[in-house]
This record gives sequence, structure tokens and C-alpha cells, in this order.
Amino acid sequence: MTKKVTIKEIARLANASVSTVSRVINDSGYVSIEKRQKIEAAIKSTGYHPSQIARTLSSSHTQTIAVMLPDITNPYFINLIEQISIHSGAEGYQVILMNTDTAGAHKHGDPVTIETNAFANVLERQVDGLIVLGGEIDQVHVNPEYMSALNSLNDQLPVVVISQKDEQCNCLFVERHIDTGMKMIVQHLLSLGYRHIGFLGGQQGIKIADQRISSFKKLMHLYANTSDEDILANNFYIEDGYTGIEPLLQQADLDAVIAMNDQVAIGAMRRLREIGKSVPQDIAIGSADMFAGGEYTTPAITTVNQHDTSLGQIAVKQLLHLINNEPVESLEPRLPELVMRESCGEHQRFTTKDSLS
Amino acid sequence: MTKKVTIKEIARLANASVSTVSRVINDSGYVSIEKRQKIEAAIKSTGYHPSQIARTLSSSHTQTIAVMLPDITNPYFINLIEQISIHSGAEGYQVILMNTDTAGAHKHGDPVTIETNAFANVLERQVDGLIVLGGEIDQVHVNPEYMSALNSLNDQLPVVVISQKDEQCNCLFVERHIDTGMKMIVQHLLSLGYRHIGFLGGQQGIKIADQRISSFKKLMHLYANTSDEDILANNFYIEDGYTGIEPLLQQADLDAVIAMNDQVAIGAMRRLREIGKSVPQDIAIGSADMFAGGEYTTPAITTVNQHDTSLGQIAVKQLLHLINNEPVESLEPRLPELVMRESCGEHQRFTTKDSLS
DNA sequence: TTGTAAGCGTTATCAG
DNA sequence: CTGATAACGCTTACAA
Repeated sequence: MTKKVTIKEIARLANASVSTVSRVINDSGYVSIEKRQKIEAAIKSTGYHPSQIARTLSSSHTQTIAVMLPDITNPYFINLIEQISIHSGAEGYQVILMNTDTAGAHKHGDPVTIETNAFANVLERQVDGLIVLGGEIDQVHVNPEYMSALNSLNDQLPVVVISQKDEQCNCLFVERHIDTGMKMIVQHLLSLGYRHIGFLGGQQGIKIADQRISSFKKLMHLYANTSDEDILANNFYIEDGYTGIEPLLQQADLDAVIAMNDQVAIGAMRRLREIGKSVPQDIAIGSADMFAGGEYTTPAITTVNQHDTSLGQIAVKQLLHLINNEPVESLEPRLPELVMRESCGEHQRFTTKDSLS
Repeated sequence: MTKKVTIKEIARLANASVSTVSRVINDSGYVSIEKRQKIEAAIKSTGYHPSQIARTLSSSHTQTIAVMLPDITNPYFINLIEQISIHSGAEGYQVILMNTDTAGAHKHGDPVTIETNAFANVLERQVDGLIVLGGEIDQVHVNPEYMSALNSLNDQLPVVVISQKDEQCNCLFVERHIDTGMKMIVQHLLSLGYRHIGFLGGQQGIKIADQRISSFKKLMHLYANTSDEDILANNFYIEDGYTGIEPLLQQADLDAVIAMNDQVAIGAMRRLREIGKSVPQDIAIGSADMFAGGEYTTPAITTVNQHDTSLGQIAVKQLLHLINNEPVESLEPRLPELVMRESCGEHQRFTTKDSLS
């Protein structure tokens, strides 16, 4: 391990003072051509890199934002992370990922405690801002300790949350157009003639699920009958589609099912094939939230593109505004779009171009 | 924004010196019960958090490791990140993600430059260690500048690379058992009676692809004929399976195809269905690298579980050994396992339990 | 145009 | 057991 070379060393080598070196590093203030060249030469020859740490201590910003999320294997989050990392990278910010693992398969310990500890960590690392992608904040009834921890965090640094707004929370929220999206898929199914439509996936007590389900019910009441038996809310993952579809069909006589998202749809379709039902002939499967890859399944999934990718971009923009004390313009995510493929019948021209974006 | 409370403030409040406060924070040295209580009270009441930054400056370690990867949407990498974040979290290390985006759909700029810059960034942030998941290092012919940058980085802090070993590189490598894995799927297909087997996916000039392909050829020569027409190396993603399978079948008369990984297999199966070929009746599709979810496709993919999850764990262990100057035991990843499902025929008992682990 | 010196918030050494 | 005080590497007035 080579020992570290510091600004002092460079100054010595280039026969200058540390402030002058600092000036050339940061391109600030006047420095004579010759001195600048000598300094640059010294930097190059030693392979010197200024220490972000020291820089932060003295100037107190890190050019880093933290992203907190409860499950990194979830495609919804991956999508967001990708966009966040791209857009913040473009603005010169690094991303530090805090995967609390409070929702995935590897859960351990109390979610509230874990996430609250993560807040503390965020503070200690002096990141310039935080984007929260989900976790406890997604609950309809957010734990009060968590909420006060989050609010007090928001007091100390800019926080943007990508989730449905919570009135108790003072942070800036970026919300999706849930009702509009649900309307699209419901109306599509109705227009195709389906009347006994069910809903599968999500979890009661989670905002996004409750909102989708209530939206679903409301819409259905306008056109047809529904009862609670038409709905099964178990969870958000593939296996939930797989394990949930049969029970759902047993408790209700359906000709179509809307899945919480493409993952749930995939699981359901797989199980249906195993029990000898074909999609969409015997039963149509639609999805309310498009993920990457749904155009390659058999049948390809008819789904709603919520344009989640725009969320990441918006969140970064807003956060940077907050960080720079600029006024935050209110930015709306793109409106959802129906993506017609095969799983609801009425095979529209299939194209692999219907990808996320 | 509340202003920051520092150790000094606590000292003042608790009527103690900063050193004493530091002692209670770090639980080091003797502190009288009463003083400790007063200090703890002050900390609690102010919501004080020690600054990692200042701490690092003075003690020079960050309890942070960086993970560099070229494409966060790739399931192979996601799997690794997840494991790394879990295992390093368990040891009290945070992960900072550096997504260089040099392999994904959003490429921009010269990969070597981008990744080399990322190295600089790693240095500046004074992370305690780095895990490189792929990128330029995956090339058979690694760019010399990149290599020397990486080697010199490795001189300044511990670096572990998850990839096939490169002789020019001094870093510690964690390698997978590629040949063993390939052998399993090839032998499986042969044992089922397939003789005209092809290979689809990967990219020439990438170590893992070249190695799999040469392994494939060697094995095939033992039992049957192969020629270069049986092989089409385009890339690693779903769409490559989708676009590649037809050309491959046109240039060779095959009864089975081994896909680079499950993604490629999915794309290929989708395209086959579109052109009216059924899997495995008309053609069998196997995969050389299992990803999560392959048990839910139709047909479910017969594949090789390379136990990639163990890689992440090993990498973290090794890195921490390096960081702590402990001797690094040589740890071998788990041996691959064949996962028989449906896409190669001979429908073995299907179980959704064949998940990654 | 350049240099001096005072912080930034900790830890760690060394006296009390 | 406790408290000064010197680092840690950089930025930024302020002087020169």
C-alpha cells in the first residue's frame, strides 16, 4: 500500500502554498500559468487525489445522495435506482445505496428499527440529500416513531420520498397516477367484454395496494358488480401470483384478473398453465404495473406503463433543487399508458418495442 | 434545517471535555458513571450524531466499501449486490454503489475512461475497500490503461474482483466454476439424446463468454460434431435471445440450444413460440446460468445454478480480511448444480423451490 | 497573483 | 478517571 500524498506534499513539490494548489484543483481564483503547470505536473507525477473527506469536513457537502430502499431484488426499485444513479451521476453526485432489506426475502429484525437506524447513518455520513423509495413509509399506518424520525431527518437535510403522500410527513413526495392507471386497465378489460373481473396481489395496509384496490372497486361498481371475494391481496412478488391465483378463482367465478404488477401476473399465468387453464381463452390476465421483460412472456402481458422511470428523474431533480436552495417546481410524472399485448386477448400487434421508458 | 450539534456542544452541556465525550461515544477508556450519564443525557436530548466524516479524517477508515458494476439492470449483478449488501451490512459496513453504466442500455462515453474515473472517485472517498463486479475487467483483452489504473488502485486499498482471473491483474479474484457448469448442461442434453446442440448468447472477447464457448466446443467434440455455425454469440440480454435464435437455427440444423443464461433463454423461447416452434418438442432450450424467476416461465427453464449468491458472500469475506490485514483463506464458490425443469424435455418433477440460493 | 492561518468535528497522545 | 492539544487534509477569508 502506497502512502497517501496530500495537498501539502504537492505544494512542497511545486514550490507553492497549499492555497494555491487548492486553487488549481478547484479552478478558482487566479493562478499564474507557470505555477499552475508546475502544480499540475506534481499532481500528475504523484497520482495525487484530493480527499473528499477532508474537503467535506471543511466545506460540508459531500456531492453524495443516499437512496434508501427495502428490497433491492424488486424490479420496481431497481428501475428507480437505475434512473436515480444515471441522473444524479450526470449532475456530479454519487449515490450511496442503503438497502435495509426490510421487505425482501431476507428480512431480519424489526423494520422500523432498521430503517430508523439507517436514518441515523444518513446523518452521520453527511450526505447532501436522501431519496426514500419505500419501506415503512408505504404503510397506510406508518409507525409514529418512524415518522418522527423521518420528519426530524427532513429537518436536517433535504428528503424526497417516492410513494403516495402521507399527511403526517413533511417531506417532499413524488407520487404516481394510480387511479388513472387502474382506470386504463379496467376499462380495457370491460371494453373487451369481460364482466367478472378480479384483483390479485398487493398487501392490505400498504398504501399503493389499498389505493389500487379501492380504485378498482370504485371503477367496477360503475359498470358491474363486485364483491370482496373478487379480490385477493397477498403480496407483490411472482410467487404470490403463483400461489394466489387458484384460491382466488375458487372463491369467485371470474373471467379476468388484474394483477398488482407484471411479477404477480407472471406467477399467476404459470400456475394457470399448470392447472390446464389457458390465458386469455379461459381467463384473461392484466397487470396494473409494467416491469421490464413482460413482453417476452407467453402470453405477453397486457399491462399499464406507469412510466416509473420518470419518477427517478423527477426525484433527483427535486432533491437537487432542495439541496441548492432553489425553488422546487412541482413536477408531475408522466401519465400512465395502456400497453396492449396478449394476455387479455384481442391480440394487438405485438412489438418488443413496448419497453420501459 | 436545524443546525448541527457537535461533540463540543455535548461537552459543554454535560460539563465535560470533548475527550471524555469521545470516550463514551466509543465506549473506550474509563468514564465515571455520573459523567457518562450526564453525557448520554445530553446526547439524547440534542439528538447528536457523531460525524462519520470527521471521524474518518482523524482515524482514516470509513466503514464503507464501494461496489463497482457496469449495469445495474442485469440480474446477475443484482444478485451479487444484494448478497454483498447483506453480508457487509452484517459486518457493520455500508455499501456505496458505483454504477458506471458501461454495459447497459444507457451507455454513454468511453467505458475505459468512465471506469478509470470511478477508480479515482473510490480513492477520493477513502472507502475501506472495493469490489469490482465486472466491466472492462471482463474483457479478454483488457485495456492497458485500465489495467494499470486498477493495479495501482489495488496498491492503495484492498480490491476484490468477481470475474475470471486475469494474469495481468494483481487484485484478488473470485472465480466461478465455468467449465463444470457447462459440462452439466451439455451432458444432460446428450443424455437425453440430443446430438445437434448449439450455443446462443454472450459476446466474443468477453472472458466468461469465450470460456463458456470454448468449454462447450471441447465437450461437444468428445461426443459429437460441432462447427462454428452452431454458435451465435451476440450478447447477454433477453433481446439477444429473441433476435438471435432464428439466425442461429437458419445457419445450423439443431435439435437443442444452450443459452448463455436464463435471460437469453427467455428471449429465445418467446421468439420460437412466435414462429410456431414448440419447446422442447421441436427444439430444446437449456441455459448455462440460472437467474431468479426461470421456474415460472413457460416452459420452465432447465438450467445450471452457478450459486452466484455465494460469490457475493465470499467477496465480502475476502475483502474484510484484506481490510483487517488478516490472512485471506482461499474460498471456493459452491459447485454448480443442474436444475432440471421443462425446457429440455424429460419433464422432471417441477418445483418452484428450485430458487437461487 | 500568492501565502498565512483559522477553522471543519473527530480521535489519540500525554499529562495531570 | 479527566482534560488539553496536536493531528487528519482541505477550504477560505484575509493579508501581503
